[in-house]
Amino acid sequence: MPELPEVEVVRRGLVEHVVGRQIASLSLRGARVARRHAPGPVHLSARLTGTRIEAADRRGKYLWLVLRAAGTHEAHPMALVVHLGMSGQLLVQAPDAPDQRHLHARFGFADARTELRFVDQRTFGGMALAELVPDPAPGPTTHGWGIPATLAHIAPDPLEPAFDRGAVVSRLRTRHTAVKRALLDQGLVSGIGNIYADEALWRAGVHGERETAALTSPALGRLLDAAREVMSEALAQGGTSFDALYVNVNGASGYFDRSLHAYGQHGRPCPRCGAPIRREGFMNRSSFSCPVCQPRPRRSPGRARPSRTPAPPRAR
DNA sequence: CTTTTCTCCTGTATGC
DNA sequence: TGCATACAGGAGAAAA
Repeated sequence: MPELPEVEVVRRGLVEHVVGRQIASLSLRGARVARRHAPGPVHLSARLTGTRIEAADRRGKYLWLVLRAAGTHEAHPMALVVHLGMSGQLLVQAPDAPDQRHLHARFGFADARTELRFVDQRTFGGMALAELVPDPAPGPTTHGWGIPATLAHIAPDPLEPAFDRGAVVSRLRTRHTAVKRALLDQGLVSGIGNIYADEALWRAGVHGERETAALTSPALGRLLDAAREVMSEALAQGGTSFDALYVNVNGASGYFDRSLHAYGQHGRPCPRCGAPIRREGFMNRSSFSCPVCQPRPRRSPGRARPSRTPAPPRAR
């Protein structure tokens, strides 16, 4: 379940193994992996063939390769946007390595050394071409090549300079929804998935069903800080992994799972107070929290929220 | 406009 | 053993 730290590990692997190389071929197995590429898989393969990989960049859980027609400096670069979904892997492999069971795409290179493969069991991942446009986020950016136009709705993540903590807190204050929903909204702050949302909420001592607008600005700021810290620490340890589904670009699993305090720890003692971690259903998935450190709100936001003044019947 | 629900997919685990 | 069911869950579309 790759979230920001895991995707960043993959990006670094791409920088090491494929940036600077020229794509000689792209073969796609089936149409699903390129379903977000409107012109279709044949077009995608044709456009990538002969391009040089100039860079590998990331915002939140989205990765992209900056590509340019080889041997030219005039042609404006384009981006191949890749999302790993739940189970996507990018593997650097020997060209004669046997096909993986869920192999969807294979990049061959002009140097014919190794190849890059996209393997994805649950097929929520995919790739598509996009134009690069200037980063719309104000302030400093590390995205020197620009941002794929199709990612304009994705907010900066907490680990990039363009992340504006105060602005995110202000937007959160206007939201009438559960705070965990807001953390998972990639248009507010990107990179956070179910795992790091639970870890950040545990660290901040906040129950995910608390209403976002009912939390104070300092509390929301602390929650964002907790999210940034937990993802930063995970990245330092190589990303989180629970099973063999998540593998970094070299094929080695991440190993942050031993450091989780709440997610997946149902029944185990809270590392802070010793109370057994509880598991609750929320948004059709599981949430893990400490019943003592993270007390439930009296009422959950959402449909149970007391309605504002009902619209009076319109006189006529 | 905001917020919530549905849908896509397949391997693994569990229950009867 | 076989079959049904639940679960994992990111994100965009659709609905409310």
